Amino acid sequence: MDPETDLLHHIKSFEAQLEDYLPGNSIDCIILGYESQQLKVLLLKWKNDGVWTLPGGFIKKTEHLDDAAQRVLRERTGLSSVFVKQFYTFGSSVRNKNPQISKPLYHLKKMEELSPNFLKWVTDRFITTGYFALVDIKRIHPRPDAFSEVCEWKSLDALPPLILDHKAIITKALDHLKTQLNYLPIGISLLPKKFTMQDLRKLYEVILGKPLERSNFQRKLLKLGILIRHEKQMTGAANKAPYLYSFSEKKYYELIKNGIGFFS
Amino acid sequence: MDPETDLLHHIKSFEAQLEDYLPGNSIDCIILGYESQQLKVLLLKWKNDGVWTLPGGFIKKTEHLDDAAQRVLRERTGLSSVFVKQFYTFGSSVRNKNPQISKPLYHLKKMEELSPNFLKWVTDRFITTGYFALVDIKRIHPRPDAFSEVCEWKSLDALPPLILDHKAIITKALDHLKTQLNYLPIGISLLPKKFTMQDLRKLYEVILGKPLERSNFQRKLLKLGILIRHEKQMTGAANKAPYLYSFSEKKYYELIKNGIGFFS
DNA sequence: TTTTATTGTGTTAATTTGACACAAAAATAC
DNA sequence: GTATTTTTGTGTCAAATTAACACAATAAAA
Repeated sequence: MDPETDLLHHIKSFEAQLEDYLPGNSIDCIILGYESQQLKVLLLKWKNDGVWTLPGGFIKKTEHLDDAAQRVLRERTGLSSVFVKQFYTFGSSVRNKNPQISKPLYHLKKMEELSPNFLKWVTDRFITTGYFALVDIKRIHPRPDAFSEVCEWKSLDALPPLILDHKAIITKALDHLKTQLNYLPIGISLLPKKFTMQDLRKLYEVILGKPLERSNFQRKLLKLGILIRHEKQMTGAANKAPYLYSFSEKKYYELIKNGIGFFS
Repeated sequence: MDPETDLLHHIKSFEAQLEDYLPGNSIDCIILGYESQQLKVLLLKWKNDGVWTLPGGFIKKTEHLDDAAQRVLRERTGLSSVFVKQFYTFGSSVRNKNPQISKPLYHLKKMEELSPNFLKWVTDRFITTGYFALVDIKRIHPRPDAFSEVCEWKSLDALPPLILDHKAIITKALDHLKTQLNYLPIGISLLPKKFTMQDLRKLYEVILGKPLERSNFQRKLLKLGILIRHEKQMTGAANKAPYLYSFSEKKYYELIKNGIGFFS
């Protein structure tokens, strides 16, 4: 099926199901990953218009808000056992009045032709609840949805233009990440199973936005008793090879339950 | 006007305005105060039925979620300049199926008679966003709303039966209070203008649920540089009189912006 | 005047933090 | 093979913080 037909099909199909969804409410997912010493967020690019959005969705009338978020996450990443957490609900009455969606976007024009009903439903005021997820980029295979042509990781340092208040939503998610640092499974969610002490330190440096003293970091982390030391990793570089580590899941989750009380 | 007529009047009047409100969304306020070494929450008791609820309300179509919370807060407490913060959105699809509201409550029976339309609107699934407020009990004069006969402070240690999931909402608010302790204006919001060091310490002991060493607490707090020392308070008790303190507002808010990094 | 309870400040050992030192190790250059 | 480069793992140590207890000062009652 060509993309155009596919889109039209989806508009029609969603319109038929409109009765099954709660009007005026949505969820948006801030799916965060870490790669090349950068935090990245998974974004969708809308067909034809080239504007970017957060992966989001509507809520079925019989569905828990959390389940809607899990559904969207599964649809975009294929993963069902990842860390997800609600962080804020965006309740401005003019969220939908942002110029960037008032532009005659392709989707909306198509909707207007095919289903004014659906258009109204979609462009009305929405209260959206933000969920953020922490995932290991290596484990997932991003998939665009019916309205998008691309689904890919974007560095937080260089975000493309986003519709509505999605930029602000991402900012709020990052605030939450920083203030909740000691209570979130940062390392275990964002890093691969095995990693070096440098990997772990760099990750925290990126999140905190400041350098951390190498030797003290190492000692502190080891003292927490959540790391398991494995074989050395021969990097191929002209220097001493670092050990690989993994987390002891049980001890890790016990620790963050009460807050690591460590990073600040 | 007698209470019955008043209630009927309000049902009718609200029905007429139904169009102005967002269906399916509400806000609930957890208004916390501190008195007699206890944390207390402001609750409403419904007319005739005696069930208790959190003060909450609906959202006008042109109103920001935050403004709806401020409105409810002002209506119940008369205060408009208090600390309020959104903390969580409760999105279960069966929140409204709790047995305690399925009982043929007086309000609902009246609504059924007067306005089946309104009844459906009210008993449908609702997504509610919780806000919590921290107030000085001495400064406020609780006012019941049209559906309630009582509005009063209840100790968190002895909550009456609450409708729906309101008990769970309070629990979640307290979780938030504990984990965000270092970022919230606890002392300045909950205590009167002037207080003793013991008052302040007891407050934190109640919230943390554990004793804090007296002399170390005093030294630490003074070292933060947010307290202003005033005259002594002659308590009338047979012992040395404690100093009274107040907060330097400017320094206080500067400090909690980055987290006191103190209480754990 | 003595007693009692609580306050403000002192003291000290234990622990944590931050900054830097240095030998060991893996690969490269010669 | 030997010297060189770079990063790692651990060592050291002064400064700061924390936790626990000591004690004189003081307001009111006995």
